[in-house]
Amino acid sequence: MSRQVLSYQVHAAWVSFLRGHAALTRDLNTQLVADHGLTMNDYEVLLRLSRAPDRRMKRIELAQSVVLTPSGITRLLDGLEAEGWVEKAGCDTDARVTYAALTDAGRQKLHEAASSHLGDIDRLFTGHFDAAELTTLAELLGRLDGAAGHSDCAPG
Amino acid sequence: MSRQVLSYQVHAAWVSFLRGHAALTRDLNTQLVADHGLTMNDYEVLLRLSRAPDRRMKRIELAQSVVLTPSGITRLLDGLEAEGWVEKAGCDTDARVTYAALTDAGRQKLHEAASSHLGDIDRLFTGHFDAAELTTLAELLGRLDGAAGHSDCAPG
DNA sequence: GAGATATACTTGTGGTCGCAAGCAACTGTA
DNA sequence: TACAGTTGCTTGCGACCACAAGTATATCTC
Repeated sequence: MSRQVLSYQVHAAWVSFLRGHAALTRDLNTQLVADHGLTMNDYEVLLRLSRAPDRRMKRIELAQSVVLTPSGITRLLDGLEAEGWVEKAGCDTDARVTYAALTDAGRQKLHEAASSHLGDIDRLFTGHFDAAELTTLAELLGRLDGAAGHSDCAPG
Repeated sequence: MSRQVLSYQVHAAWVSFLRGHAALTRDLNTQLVADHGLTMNDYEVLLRLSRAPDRRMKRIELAQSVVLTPSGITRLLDGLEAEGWVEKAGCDTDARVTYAALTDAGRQKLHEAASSHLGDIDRLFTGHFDAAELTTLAELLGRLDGAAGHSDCAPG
């Protein structure tokens, strides 16, 4: 069967994936922390919240959307809350759930960070790929995601 | 200019990249640790060494090849040395450099871990991509690498 | 050959995050 | 209502890794 035939290609792709991620991530994260005091995950969380209805999400859905564990999200949000960029909000119909809500200060922070961070990302990618390749890449990599996740207060 | 046009695609690709990496890495790493007590980086280091001439590399070249800092490699190799899978070796012509050399036990350990780990990788990829797509993916992602790095004792 | 600079490596410190365990609240069954 | 199981969230702990600083060796310049 084709399992063994694929293996070599799979592994080559995987190693490139790992290396590329490590290199890009380190650069981008360093830059973002230096320029704005935000982790890449901080940034992504602010971004998700800014796009969510009412700019708020259940913590657990937030965790899934950025691929963190529940404990990871707690710690991350601790930081954002301490800075006043995010605040907690309860859920009327289910006392277990807590929403993370983007504050105005958080929106502004995101806005400040966005252009330079997007510029950094752009700079690292643009040299390597043209528009068609980027589309291909986005499509292929998109299949690795699992969760999209909506955000509603419905209990369950 | 095209900068702004690309930005959206770039960011979409980048986010998929981040999510995909986080999801795959967490799974594969958990599996590898559970099955063999090896980190993914441990595994990659053993693999690099096994392919290097004389099965040894300068620590610094090793660090570059797996995208770790010098301190990261020191700590990682500490662990592998403690297990007896890797040992240090001096360099005749440059007293600053230390080689990391794969031991026989290390070769064997790598061998043991290889098939199940490759199987894990394969399983996570094969469902998402066909052979042609894997080739495309490997080619595109390969451009993100920077270092290949040879390994010789020449000072400088 | 003396001093400045660069390179290879290690160690102290701190940040991020996963896992395991725990608590509180919800749901389902009887 | 009572009890078991599930779900959302937090906390203790440990692993991994980057940065900064320090040591030892090598190279370059005069």
